[in-house]
Amino acid sequence: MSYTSQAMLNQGLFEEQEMATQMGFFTFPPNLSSFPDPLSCYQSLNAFNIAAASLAADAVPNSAANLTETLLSSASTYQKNREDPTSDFGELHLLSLQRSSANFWAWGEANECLERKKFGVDDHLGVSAMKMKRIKGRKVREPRFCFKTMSDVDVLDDGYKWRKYGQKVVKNTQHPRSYYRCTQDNCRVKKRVERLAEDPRMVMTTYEGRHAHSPSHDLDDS
DNA sequence: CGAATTTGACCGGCGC
DNA sequence: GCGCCGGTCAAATTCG
Repeated sequence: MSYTSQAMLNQGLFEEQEMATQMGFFTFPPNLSSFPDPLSCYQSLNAFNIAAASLAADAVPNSAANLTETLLSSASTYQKNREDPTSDFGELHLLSLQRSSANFWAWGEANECLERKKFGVDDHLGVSAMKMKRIKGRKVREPRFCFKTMSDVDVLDDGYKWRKYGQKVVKNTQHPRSYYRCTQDNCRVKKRVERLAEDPRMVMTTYEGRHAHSPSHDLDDS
């Protein structure tokens, strides 16, 4: 049984109006299609997240060209699929980020949209809306990436070290949401973990920001 | 005893 | 402007 995992990315720091055109769909690494176990899936996703994060032009100008090319080509593929009525991707333009005057999570929309397309339940991926920041008076967003995974463990090992800094129960959920920050200095990446109310076997993991370092180096290098 | 977690307070954005 | 709600802070507490 084959399935398609998709992730939608954004470039992180860009103006709101440009968001729609700069977003694209990336088909997920093929090795995920076997979906061997939640952990390796999780790690692959996280690695992907890092690649996505590096798309921010202001973060890595050196490699931006290559990554931008990838992004644009994916966006073009997405566009084609969208115009093709037989394509499964046709209506997967989810996340009306343009009208995101609100500072809220859109993964509700993402889930809704994905489930409407009748994807499997184990391998959903989606990207949420992002919190707005103001830089030079312009509204920009931090890159975020979220997905859900079938797992008994709430916090899966992704090669980074995390310190918990908060926990909150959110409305209409019976499971608390946990907030973590990357322990590395000068790295402001955050992640949150939440067990889904509709299916407690699943864990939603969200990353926000870009790591300023490589994973699994708990000791400082050079 | 220092580090990590817990947990209620605090705060700012958004809707009414 | 006020209150709700989600996110963060930080003091207390637990952990190793």
